[in-house]
Amino acid sequence: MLDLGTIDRTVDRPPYRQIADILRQHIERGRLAPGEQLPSEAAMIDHYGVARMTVREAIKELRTEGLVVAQHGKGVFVRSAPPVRRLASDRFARRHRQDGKSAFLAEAEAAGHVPGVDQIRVTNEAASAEVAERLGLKPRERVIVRSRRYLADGRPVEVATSYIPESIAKGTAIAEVNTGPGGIYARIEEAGHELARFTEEVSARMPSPDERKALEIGSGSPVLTLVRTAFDTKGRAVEVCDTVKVATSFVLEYDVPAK
Amino acid sequence: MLDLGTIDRTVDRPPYRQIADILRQHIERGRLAPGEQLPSEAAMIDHYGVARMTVREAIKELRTEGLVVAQHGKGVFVRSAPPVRRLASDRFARRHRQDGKSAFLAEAEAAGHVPGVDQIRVTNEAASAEVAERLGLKPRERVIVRSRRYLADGRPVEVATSYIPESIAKGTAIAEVNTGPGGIYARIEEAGHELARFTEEVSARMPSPDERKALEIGSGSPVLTLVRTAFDTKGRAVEVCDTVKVATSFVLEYDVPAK
DNA sequence: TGGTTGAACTCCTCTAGACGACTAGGTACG
DNA sequence: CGTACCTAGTCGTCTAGAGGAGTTCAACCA
Repeated sequence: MLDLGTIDRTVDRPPYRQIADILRQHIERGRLAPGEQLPSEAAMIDHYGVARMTVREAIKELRTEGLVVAQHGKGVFVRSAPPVRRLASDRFARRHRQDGKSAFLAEAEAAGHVPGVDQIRVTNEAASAEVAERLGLKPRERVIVRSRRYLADGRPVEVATSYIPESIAKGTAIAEVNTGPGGIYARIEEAGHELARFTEEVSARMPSPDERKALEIGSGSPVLTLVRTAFDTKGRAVEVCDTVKVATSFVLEYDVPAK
Repeated sequence: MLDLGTIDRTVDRPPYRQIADILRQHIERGRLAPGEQLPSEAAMIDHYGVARMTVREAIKELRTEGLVVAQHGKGVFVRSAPPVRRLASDRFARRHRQDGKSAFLAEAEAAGHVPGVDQIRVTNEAASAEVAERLGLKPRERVIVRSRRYLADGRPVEVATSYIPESIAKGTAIAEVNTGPGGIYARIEEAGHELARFTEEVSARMPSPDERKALEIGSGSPVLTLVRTAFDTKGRAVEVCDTVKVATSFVLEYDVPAK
């Protein structure tokens, strides 16, 4: 049985924080394992002799830290760590495309996950100021916008939106829902734009409500944002891809020369 | 005057969420500017005709989203976006060291910030399993551990801990609090280890209570974690640096060849 | 002038209780 | 046997109120 300890009313730290501290320790030290259920609110009310809201404040703290998730009608459970996936910086290298797989598919399969893609939407829009800037286009020039959601083992792990200049996509399968073997990078190269390099801009923040829904995460989980720009051998930007990933599911690896 | 709207008791969405939605919109559309004060709890209680806890739930929601910060005795304010700093992947290139500045100092000054370092602690410890693994050491071999906190314009922005094999640091200023011009990388190269490349592993998560305190952020702000390993021209790992950054203050830039 | 006090305002924490909604398991009925 | 219902247990939301503590500023006093 779990040792819930006691709270000390004389000390400076408020009771709800003390309770959160106790539970947090149990989780961090593994005495409350991932997936395991926390004591119910009622049990903690009895044990600590506090009001309902006090216990709920403690649980809320752990929820915003992303340590636990509450399930209405069932209980509060220690978050089960999703599989962490390491993304190497060469994941877009041409050799990974040669057997006809897109980067995500190849990488996820190699890591032993069942990959999936859904919610694919393809539109033709006027470029926003930021996208035009990154692609070196005139404002309002038209771009193909491809957005989709990626799944690993059936769980959503990232949503991504790509922007490709219409001038490059014209006459290719890029504007189709199904882009064919090797994905859009294969099509871009077939269109005569040999890929030379990418730049990636990485940041992190809390998700918007829309992103929370798409990624099926609670408000305590941050997201990694990654904006990748692909350049061809002539130095022209041929694609911008804006990706939002569930932060706890990824480690991004980069190799940097010291020069 | 701000239009606080009204809540609709007949609709499915609970009042505290409706209030949060209204405030969130005001913030996102700029009608509540960064640094501006939200209506007080009492004002919102009157306006919406709800109980205290309902208003507080709404504010709590915005706090965990990192949109606002509460100041005891003063009010709740829209979070003023901290200056975002872009870190280029070549920030450790040798040329940035040649005028005797460490990477952080040079980069922050170039970006127009007043850099600072404090809480420097230097110890000599047995390597943990993970550090030994990364440095290619035998378990329990000794390493110099350097931890410090970096400030920009007086505000803490990152904490970092470096691990250098004692065999490399011996006889250098690396084990001193003041490492001299160019920082530890200059000392490592002087010791005969010319730096060839780095690997960086980037991830994001919510901060621990300790990190929250050191970085002076609330529980709604995620952190970026960056583990950098430096290799010399012989392929030997000469340093591991574990960095925790305030996520909203940074954009990391990487350049990736397509190969 | 300069320091202190006090009031008014802010958010922080806690109490005690109510009703609602979701889940799971047992039971009674068809 | 299978379905429908009931019930106990869970978390979700709201109310109404209390005392505490940090901040600000004006009024007061020495």
